[in-house]
Amino acid sequence: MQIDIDILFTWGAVARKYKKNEVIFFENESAFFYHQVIEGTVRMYNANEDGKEFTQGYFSSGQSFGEPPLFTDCKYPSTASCIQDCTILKLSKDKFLKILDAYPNLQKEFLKLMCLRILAKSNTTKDIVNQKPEHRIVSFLNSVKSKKKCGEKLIIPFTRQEIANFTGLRVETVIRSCTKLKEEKIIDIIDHKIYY
Amino acid sequence: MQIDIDILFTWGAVARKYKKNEVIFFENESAFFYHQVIEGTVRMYNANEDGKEFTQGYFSSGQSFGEPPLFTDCKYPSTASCIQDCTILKLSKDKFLKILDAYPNLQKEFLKLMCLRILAKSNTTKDIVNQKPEHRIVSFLNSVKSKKKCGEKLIIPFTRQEIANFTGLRVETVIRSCTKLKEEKIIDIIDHKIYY
DNA sequence: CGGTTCCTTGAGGATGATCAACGAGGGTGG
DNA sequence: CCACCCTCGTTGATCATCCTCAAGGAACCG
Repeated sequence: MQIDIDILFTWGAVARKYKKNEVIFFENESAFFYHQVIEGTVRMYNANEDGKEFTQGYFSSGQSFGEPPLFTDCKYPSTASCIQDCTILKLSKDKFLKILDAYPNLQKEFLKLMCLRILAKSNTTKDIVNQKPEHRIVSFLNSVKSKKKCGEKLIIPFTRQEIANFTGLRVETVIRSCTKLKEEKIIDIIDHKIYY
Repeated sequence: MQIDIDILFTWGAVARKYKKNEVIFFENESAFFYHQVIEGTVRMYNANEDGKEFTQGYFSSGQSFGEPPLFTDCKYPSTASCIQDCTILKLSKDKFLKILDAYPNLQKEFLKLMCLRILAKSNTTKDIVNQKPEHRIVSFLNSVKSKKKCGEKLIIPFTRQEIANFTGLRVETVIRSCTKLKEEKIIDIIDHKIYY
């Protein structure tokens, strides 16, 4: 959970509903609002001219997203859109910054959150650059698993295409790599679903 | 400039000299110190089992590096080593955190810095995943140039190998791509040096 | 001048992308 | 209940691209 919802409402935040696939903000736009997910899941991604997409991250209930441009006056590095119908809490940039001044602990929390993002991105980049498709997929699966802190095999709630978008591979490559990973007993595939 | 050097010394920071190629900390080590470069240049990178290296960033005089693990209790995501003889200011983690409490503005500065790092890393990942070698190199050149805020053509102070390590390509690919970029008049190559 | 380090080129090969086609399952409406 | 449409998964064949390996040249420095 990021900022307490009651605090946000007190400061004038507004909950807005978005339809599935609706865009919340586009890459290269200026940032005017702090965003926090109340319900649904948001995806941040970059698309290149061929239409190939790279997913920077998913954000769901309780998580904030798109914060860095609020602190730096830069443009959004990626587009954010809803993969389901969503309810998003929006608070204007200046009020958001005032909240941070009013609650110093919150600022610390954000600092910590931004650091975690950096660490995650460092890992992602490292894995994508250095490794073979199977390694990339395993790294992705690890990052999914680490969020769930589950010791046992876990069903991976992503389609092959979604995994492809996270890892920068193509669907077919993901499928073929997963087949290999199954043969190597690293993952299970039961009824087309991936367990890791 | 990050933290004022006098403040750091007042709080017990120590300047340590490192030789060229000496490692300051290794990937996956725990973090005990805040580091700030006084002189020289530090490189953060990841190496994979084949010995191929990916450069996460360079840090030189006045810049701090390796901060995220200080705020999050995670391990270092990359190795830091000196590409020249360096003088590095070191301050223990707990004292560093106390300084931040004592100077709230500093905390804000770090928050901003971390956000800039996120934005930079988002861009890097996007470019590496989506684009052809020439695009990757141009993105890299742009990032170099943006730091120098220079409108005119600028000499790029990196070897082909260094560019390869930043972009995740191989030296030969960098060389061949640069030849093409020269033909397309995007860069100049004079006396083996790249101008952009 | 000998030893580095860096740059360059060519040939060949591996690998992931691309293209095309099909199958399986789930939901919807007639 | 069946026909249809989606979305998702799967497979094979072919292709383009970048990597690999090997060799040699240029620049720099003590």
